[in-house]
Amino acid sequence: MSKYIHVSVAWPYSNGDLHVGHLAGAYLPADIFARYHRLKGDQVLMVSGSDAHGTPISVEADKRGVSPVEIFTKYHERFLLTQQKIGISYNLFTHTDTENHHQIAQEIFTLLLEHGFLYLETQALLYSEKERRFLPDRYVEGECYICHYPNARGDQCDNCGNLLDATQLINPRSKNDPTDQLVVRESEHYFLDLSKFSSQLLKYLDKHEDHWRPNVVRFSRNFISEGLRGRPITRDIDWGIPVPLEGWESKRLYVWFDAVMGYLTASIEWAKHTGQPDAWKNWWYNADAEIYNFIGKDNIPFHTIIWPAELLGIDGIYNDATGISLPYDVPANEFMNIEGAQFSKSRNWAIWLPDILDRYQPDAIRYYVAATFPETHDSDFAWDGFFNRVNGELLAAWGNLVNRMLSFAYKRFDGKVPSFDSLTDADKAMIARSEAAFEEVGSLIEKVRLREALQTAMGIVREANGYLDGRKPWQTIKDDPADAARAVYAILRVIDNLNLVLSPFLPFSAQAVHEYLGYDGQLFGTQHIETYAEASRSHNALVYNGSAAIGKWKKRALAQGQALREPKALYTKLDPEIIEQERAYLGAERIEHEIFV
RNA sequence: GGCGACGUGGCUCAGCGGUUAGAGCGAUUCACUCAUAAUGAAUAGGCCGAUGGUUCGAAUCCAUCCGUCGCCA
Repeated sequence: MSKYIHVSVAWPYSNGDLHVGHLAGAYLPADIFARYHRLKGDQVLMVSGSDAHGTPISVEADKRGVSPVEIFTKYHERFLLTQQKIGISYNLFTHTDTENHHQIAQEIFTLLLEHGFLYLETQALLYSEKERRFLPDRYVEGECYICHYPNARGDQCDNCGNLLDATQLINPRSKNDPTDQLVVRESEHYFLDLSKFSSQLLKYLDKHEDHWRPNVVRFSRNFISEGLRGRPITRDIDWGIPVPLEGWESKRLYVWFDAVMGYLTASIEWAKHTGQPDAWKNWWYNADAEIYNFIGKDNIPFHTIIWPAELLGIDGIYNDATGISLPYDVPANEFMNIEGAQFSKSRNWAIWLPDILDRYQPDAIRYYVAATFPETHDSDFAWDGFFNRVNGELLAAWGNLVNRMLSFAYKRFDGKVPSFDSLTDADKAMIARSEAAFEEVGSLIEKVRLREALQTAMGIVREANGYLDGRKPWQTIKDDPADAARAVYAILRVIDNLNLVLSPFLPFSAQAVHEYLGYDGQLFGTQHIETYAEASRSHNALVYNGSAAIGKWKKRALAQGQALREPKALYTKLDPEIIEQERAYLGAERIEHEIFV
């Protein structure tokens, strides 16, 4: 029975490259989950995109003296290439500066307004007479009104750690121009009236608390119980989506308000591109569909409170009947630290994906990150850990099992899967063990316990190595070749099954093993970058074409006599020196290199 | 200050009320040579942060404290 599974991933701010934190927090778990469900035969729609708006992008643009468009376009293009290289298999990875996204975001705004979920309020904000505009907090510094530290930031004081209200700063000044005197001015803004959704949201949490991660439920409950306050959804800035009202030309939608809508707008965009404009409703207006939002823990309230509230407020949009889908699960991950310290862009304490993809195989990175997923608490990316897990587990246990048996079969059995008379009971039991992995690992993946799923699969890999050692086909081939044939067949069949079980985690090497075993075709679909034209502009997107994919989440009966292909080592062995080399990059100045696929 | 998380063998972690506390790595010994010196078997190694409490029984629940950290005020 095939299910409709929507996999959506937090939208990255397009103001810098992707790093392992992105991968560990959301993108890789989402990809593993999506690939599994595709193999299972479910209808998967996996979407995300670059967040084009927001102050982080304006700030970065100002820092470099270029326009926000330039910044976000540059990194958007790099996101596409990076994610293609590491195999994050979005059906559509787009961005928020498309006509499609703008139009739907504005319609959502209008609908919420019509439904009475927005209200107006006057805010006091800092205004620059020189620049003739309101300045976001991040552009402001001044004397802290708590500890009197002279260089406090607009949102927080670095000296005493307190969060600040920028309008209360003593002698506030602009970061762009310290001589610029700032004044407090009033400005009118729309607010989303979250309190109107409190009881519906509590019911929503009740309904899902059994299968959500406990910290997600607890955090969301606390958030509501502290009282839901209205949140401003417009700002006095010029980079963003225009407010669709007369007289509001100088204001834009607040980025947090429009970014989460991307899950819906990208689904609609995908449907248009694939020539089935209503297909998005299979996920969004289908009570049996399941929507999974893969995010980092910092994003929890946006996905369990604010986005569900927006959806409740627009229920029925573009549809005759109501019943729009709210997220079925929000499997938020914690943070992945780097060598014991928290990620920091400004200190370059980060591991950048484009950089490490130049040096390591995508599956090696995927393996280590998946084995270290911060699913239950913060975890740590440590280079000695990377070295140990890649050389000692991925390569030594799995890569070597594949390599030792495939080369033995290739050399000693005439390049074919051995034929045999019958299997021993122990052979059958080992094969059954590998077949049981589909159920065992599959149910863990469905519960989004991916680290445990990978560990379980690797446990069976070790069993297979042990079994092989006991069977000793390299000895029996001398005096009892029929028994060697049985053993080799049994192990090859185990490898075939385990390869499929590991394939959502290791899609690149899984394809190689699939081919070495003599199969044709692609286990998964292909990814490519597509250009889409709209009336006034065009954009590039990463898309997935699964039409030729033949992989199934199902035990396989490897055919006797099937012609093998000459196997090559799956994984590159790492030199211990990489540990110190990689550590030296941390905290040092970084140069961005062009990305080649 | 409030909320939350974490503290288990050298390292990374699992276990979260019930028989002698587990795994992987690392260490030691042995076996094997098909394999990128890759694998397998065995052994050693822990008073489960501290102190109280609940219980027939606690690493597991509660309280306090110490240490590490995150979020919010």
